[in-house]
Amino acid sequence: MIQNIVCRVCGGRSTGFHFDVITCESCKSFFRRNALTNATRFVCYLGANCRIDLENRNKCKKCRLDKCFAVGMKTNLLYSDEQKQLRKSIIESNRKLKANEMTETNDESVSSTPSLSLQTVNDIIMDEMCNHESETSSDVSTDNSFSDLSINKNAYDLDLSVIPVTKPITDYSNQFNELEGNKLTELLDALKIMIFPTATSAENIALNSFVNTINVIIMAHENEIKKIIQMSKCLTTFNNLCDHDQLILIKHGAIEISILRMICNFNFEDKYWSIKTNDHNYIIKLDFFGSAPIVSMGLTHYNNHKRFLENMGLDWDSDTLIIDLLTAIVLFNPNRPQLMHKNMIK
Amino acid sequence: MIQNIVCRVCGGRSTGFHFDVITCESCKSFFRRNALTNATRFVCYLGANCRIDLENRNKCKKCRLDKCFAVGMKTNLLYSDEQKQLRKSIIESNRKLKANEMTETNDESVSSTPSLSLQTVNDIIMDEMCNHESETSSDVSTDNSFSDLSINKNAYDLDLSVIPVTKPITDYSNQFNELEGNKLTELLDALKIMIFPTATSAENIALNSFVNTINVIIMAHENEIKKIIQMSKCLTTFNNLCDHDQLILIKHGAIEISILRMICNFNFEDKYWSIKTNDHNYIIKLDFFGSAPIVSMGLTHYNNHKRFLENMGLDWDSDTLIIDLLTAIVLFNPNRPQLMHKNMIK
DNA sequence: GCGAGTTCATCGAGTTCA
DNA sequence: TGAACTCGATGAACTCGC
Ligand SMILES: [Zn+2]
Ligand SMILES: [Zn+2]
Ligand SMILES: [Zn+2]
Ligand SMILES: [Zn+2]
Repeated sequence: MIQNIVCRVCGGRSTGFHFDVITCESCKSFFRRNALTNATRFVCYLGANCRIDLENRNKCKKCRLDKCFAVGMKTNLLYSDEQKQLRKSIIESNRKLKANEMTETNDESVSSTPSLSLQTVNDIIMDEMCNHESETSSDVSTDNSFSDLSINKNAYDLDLSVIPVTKPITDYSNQFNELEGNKLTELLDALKIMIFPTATSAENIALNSFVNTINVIIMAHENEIKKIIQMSKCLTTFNNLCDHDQLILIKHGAIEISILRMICNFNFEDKYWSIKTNDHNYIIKLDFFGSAPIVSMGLTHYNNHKRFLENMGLDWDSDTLIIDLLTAIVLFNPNRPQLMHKNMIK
Repeated sequence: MIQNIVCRVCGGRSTGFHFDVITCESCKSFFRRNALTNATRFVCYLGANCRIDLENRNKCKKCRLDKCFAVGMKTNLLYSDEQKQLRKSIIESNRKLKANEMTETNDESVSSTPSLSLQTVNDIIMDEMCNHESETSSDVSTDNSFSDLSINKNAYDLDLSVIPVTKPITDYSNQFNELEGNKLTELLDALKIMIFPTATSAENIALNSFVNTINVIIMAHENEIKKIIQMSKCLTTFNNLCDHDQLILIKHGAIEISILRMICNFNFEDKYWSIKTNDHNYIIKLDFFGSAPIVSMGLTHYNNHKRFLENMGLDWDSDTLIIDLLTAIVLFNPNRPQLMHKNMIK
């Protein structure tokens, strides 16, 4: 019908429904700009009865706006300031994410373990959160001394107990039997996926807004978790687990590993992480986590993690092997709750 | 066509439509100046039939104005005095807005407290962060037992010490001398700016993604901080401070106050904040801050703040006066670092 | 794809000043 | 007087989450 083509306000060419009425672009913009702020301010100097058509729609704002309402345009479909603001920051977040997804693109995807394909990593994080909330059952907090000591403290403990063992075997060749050796080789190959890009000539970006900083951090962890999933799938030992156990291990381990491995990007001298993407190095200072907005989010692990970093700084002469082994140990933590088959690795 | 390039009045070079007719700049100005005021005053001494062209358009005003009307120029497109006035004030207020929100370039021109114009609140937050980083000088952490006990714990301490004093004066009228009474009235008036919208019929939104939740929190604090700045500027006590001290107080106090006042939106039964905007209630559970992604950001204040909330839940029978007074106390904290004139308030 | 918002070149009012 | 401005309003052509 002609009604579907013509603006119900001015008779111009319509471009679909706008605020619940078929209108043209200009009447849409006009309504968005004036419906809330100027509804009462316009005055008609011609008897409040002006005909509104393509030619004279701009002659009398009062009558144009009146006609907008008369044909049924609705102000409740306008975004509030808060909604605009929120939408803006969501778009901002997505921008950051996409900018960094360019690296991926590999892997034929599809196939196996649909439970681990995990659509967006966002959802993993959310899952993890929800899981954490339901602390009624015997789970993370109680099982694993998580509630007070935190992931980071936990990693710290692991670190101390493990280093004496791993240090002597830097020439990992024949101290294990053949099966173990193969698995170790496989592990180290798989972990190559996770190698951080080395220092590039990319420009350093000092993050200058709180929101941006948070987004970069989230983005970095999300990307890291994707890589962890990818890496895990390369391990036969991991693939041999049932789907359920794989999911459990990933869900509980991914974020911890991600945090752990961030140490590779930590500059111990000047105390900052350098998050490398294709074309930028984002600088995130350790102090960021001591700033007021973060304080407002509560939580008790800043100091523990700081201490962990300091200790690691001493022991860890950039030997990625240690980190790689810690990664595996965290991943295959047999104490994860709800694990069906508790099989030990290595 | 030539008609689109040539002034319909004098044949000069046109610059588009003016008062509904394609004319040159000079005929436009001529019409604006004379159409209303001099329409009847001009007289032609040459038969009222002068040819109007580029050369002789100034020879006879009467005939020029007549031609203007003849080609269709319309006086109703001239602004009335009222419209001019309106336009002026709109431009004026836009100027003020821009001066207040413009990026950097602070100071110069404008006038009063340019340092508090504070472009975007985002930057304030970042400033706050940066300031917090430079912990080398005697500042927040050491000055105020912030580093371990946190802002929130601090507020908690304040709370305990203050309530006994403030409780008895709920009828704040004549326990102070007049000056103090005036200041208190002024304070409470200013704080009205900060009243949270009361429960509306707006729909409740349960946030379903981590990023969205963070964004809502940031948005809420940003808006709150804007209001705090606005509120502070209404206080003569605050305005009497030098610009530098005003800035310091705001920088250190704004976020703390924002966090503090969030308690007004806290549901103590079900343990969630309800962030109200014009048309939505965003629900943020206390547990959110105990979730893994937040854990990954470190920091040691979740439990303290939780405890603070629990204690306040007991004492605070929704008496906003207490919160209001705490707001002032936090704002005028004399222990802020780098404060030039340490003057006590109240 | 739809329908929110966003962007930006352009228009046409008034304003300034030599 | 008129050339050269300022600036809000407009609307075609976008972006982007859902
Ligand atoms: Zn229309
Ligand atoms: Zn009208
Ligand atoms: Zn002319
Ligand atoms: Zn004449």
